[in-house]
Amino acid sequence: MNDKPRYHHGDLRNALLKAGLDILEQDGSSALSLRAVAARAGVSRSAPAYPFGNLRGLLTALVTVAYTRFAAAMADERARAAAEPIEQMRAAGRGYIAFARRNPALFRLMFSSVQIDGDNAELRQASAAAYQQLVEISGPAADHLGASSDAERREIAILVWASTHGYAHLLVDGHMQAPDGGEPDPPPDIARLLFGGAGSFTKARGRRTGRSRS
Amino acid sequence: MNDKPRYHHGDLRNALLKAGLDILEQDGSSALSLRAVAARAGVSRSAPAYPFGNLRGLLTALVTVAYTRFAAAMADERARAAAEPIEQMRAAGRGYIAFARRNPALFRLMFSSVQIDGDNAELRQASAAAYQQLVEISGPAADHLGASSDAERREIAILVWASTHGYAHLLVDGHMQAPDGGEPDPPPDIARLLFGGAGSFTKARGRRTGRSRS
DNA sequence: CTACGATCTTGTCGCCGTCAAGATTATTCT
DNA sequence: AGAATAATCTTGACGGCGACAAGATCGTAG
Repeated sequence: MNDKPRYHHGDLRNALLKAGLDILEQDGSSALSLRAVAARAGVSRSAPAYPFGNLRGLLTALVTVAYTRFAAAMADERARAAAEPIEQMRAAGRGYIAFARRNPALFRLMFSSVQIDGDNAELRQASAAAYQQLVEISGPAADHLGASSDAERREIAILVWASTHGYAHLLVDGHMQAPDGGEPDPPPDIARLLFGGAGSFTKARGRRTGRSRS
Repeated sequence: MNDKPRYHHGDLRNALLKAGLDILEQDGSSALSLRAVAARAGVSRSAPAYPFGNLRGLLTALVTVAYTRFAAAMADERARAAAEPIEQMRAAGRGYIAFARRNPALFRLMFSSVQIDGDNAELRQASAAAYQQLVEISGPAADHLGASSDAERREIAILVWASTHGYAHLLVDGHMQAPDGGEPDPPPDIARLLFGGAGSFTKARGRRTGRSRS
């Protein structure tokens, strides 16, 4: 830790990214500015322009970091879950939502498309790596749920992705909170709803009663 | 149309709201500012402070307008659909997504929670009116899909809401586009996936092959 | 017709992003 | 080694922004 303020910082880019993530976490996105990031990193006010070009570049880089953490959150949950496709899908969903809850400002920034350069190469790579997990998981899970064509697999994948994303978004924006401020509703268990299992409404519809067994 | 610029505008609030909606539609949210709205309405730069207080107040009022249009979009589709619960649910989903596609900037603003005053009374009323439609629809639809308890009804309602919202969000943010820029994937048909029907994968799982047949 | 309150404007301030120019340090070339 | 050159960061300056205070104009009640 050589904190001596020298003219040449040496690791300016990482220092600014860390400052940005700290500001997002502590003070929220409204406090995130090039100047604030620079001040927090202890450099001059327009130092961020050098590695990032402009605000858009900084935000894009922050989102790139976010996607790798996002992928790690899903991978963590998956590693702690059973190997069956359904359990892997549930675990990825838990990771998805856990990341959003732990990093609400960062999560929102990831999907604030206007401010981000979606064509950035590193961002595309990071986000592709994250969504690759969903692709890997949803295929076998869809098969387990009875899909029998690529179109069906794709439709189920979109359902899983959209509902998880939508739930996380609504949760982070406070739309999932009961008016009395209690615990929010849990995310819907798509596997159980689609497949049927103990406690689901399968019986009422005369389906087979195979258990999905969380 | 009396366009005479007088000192007292007379309908400043509505003029500013209209200007704000126009700017959002034509130039996007990055061009939306108190000063830009004022200029577009032909009034002095800090005139918006009078009816709205501050930027937050203006955005909250815009989102309130958006919610009433949002509710109207869902009601429109519902009015043109059959009365059965499943078709009503599908129609509301179409309206939800159609509104998002037609008003992407406004849709994003509706869910940019940081900038909006969620406690505002008029906003709460407008958003409650919109979501009331989802509540009305999802209960009977869930029953049709076989739900047999309030918990199941609630879970299905959340699934429908979250997946529709997530799909609309991903669509608006460009995450639903194929890399080749073709048509995006259509939203998943939850009713068919949950219930089974012609063209679904019911048979592959040995379910009964009854069509949902709205 | 006058006094008062409602409605809008102007003046000012600090923060912001961005660009241009300069200062400082590292690296390469001879 | 020493000089030229490139890389890296700072300082200066500008216009746009939101916010606040003070002022100007207008409707209206008495």
